Amino acid sequence: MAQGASAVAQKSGENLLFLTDDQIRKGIEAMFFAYRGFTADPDRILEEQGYGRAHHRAIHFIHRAPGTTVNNLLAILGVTKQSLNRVLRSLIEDGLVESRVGNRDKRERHLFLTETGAALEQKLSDAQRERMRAAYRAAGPVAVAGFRQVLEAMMDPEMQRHFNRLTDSAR
Amino acid sequence: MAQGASAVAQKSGENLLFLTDDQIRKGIEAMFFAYRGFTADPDRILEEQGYGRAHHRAIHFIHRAPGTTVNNLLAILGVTKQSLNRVLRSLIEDGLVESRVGNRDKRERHLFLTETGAALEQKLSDAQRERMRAAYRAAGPVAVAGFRQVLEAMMDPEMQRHFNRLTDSAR
DNA sequence: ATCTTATGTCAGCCTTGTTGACTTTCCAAG
DNA sequence: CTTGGAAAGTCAACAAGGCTGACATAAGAT
Repeated sequence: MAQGASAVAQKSGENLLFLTDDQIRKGIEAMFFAYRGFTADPDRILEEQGYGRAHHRAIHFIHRAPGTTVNNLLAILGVTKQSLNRVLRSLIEDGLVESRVGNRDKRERHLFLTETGAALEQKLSDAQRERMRAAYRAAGPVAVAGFRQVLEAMMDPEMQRHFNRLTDSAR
Repeated sequence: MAQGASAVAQKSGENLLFLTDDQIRKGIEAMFFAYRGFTADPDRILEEQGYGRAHHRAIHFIHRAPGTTVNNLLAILGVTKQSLNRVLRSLIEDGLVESRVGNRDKRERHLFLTETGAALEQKLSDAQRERMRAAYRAAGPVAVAGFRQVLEAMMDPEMQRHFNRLTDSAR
């Protein structure tokens, strides 16, 4: 099983050396190390404010989809409502997020960032984007296109749906 | 600050549209969703065995660098010795990892996977590689090269050092 | 002999995930 | 109009896996 990729590479006329276990292992380790860098800068800012990564995620997606319901956010974040609720409660208490009762369906709560919340979102995403932009610039447009392709192919189908729904609604 | 990329794109003659805030945000969200997929399959296996992601990381890097010391593992994983120790202790108790006192320096402990440990490592990395290989195959070799380039550029320099040290010592 | 390093361990704390049980609100189907 | 069920919130309890601080031990280095 572990040597499956090598067998494939042998059988094919194409150059499938990029599918060897070794190449794939490098990709796995790259993901591990890169994700640490990916979260490092926001993490530092969050710590100053007494928040964690969970708060960042909530803030990010509320910013991206203002007025989203709690249920929708749950589906995107993939956590339990109890986990999300704890985070949302503190954000609402601290005046970073506003929760408005739905018009059509008054059971639903629609979530929005307040000015303060938007300011923190800005600060966090500025930090994260700066590293990302440096990486993009260093790697170049072709590499970036490949980067995105591989990441999309790596997602669970349901997450891919959420991803596309978000990017389709880009301004 | 947030509009910096747009300004850059305007100023330059090159096509720097891939550096816009919008493109970078998509990359950020792709990282988030992809990382979930990246860990999903091993997580399922680990749960069956009563382990977590921390155990997977330890097992992975002990497999990759057999005989590594605790200190080296700490540097790679970027956690405290107390955190790592808790994980290592359970792996040693369960007979997945062996800790041998160093020859040259008897303060050091060199870590190795037992047969049982290697078997779990195999199972975990098979699962993770399968998804990765599917993503690689779907995206193609050029995309994969770009994927790796961007990830490397995203790492903290120290992590990049660890990453390269590992991949240089590939068999 | 003393300093430093590598490791291990105890205690305690925090964040963030989980389950389970229960309530409130309120839309919608009967 | 009643009732079933969905959406949301809350409480309690727990676990994993981070963290700090303090301390012990062994052993290399000075």
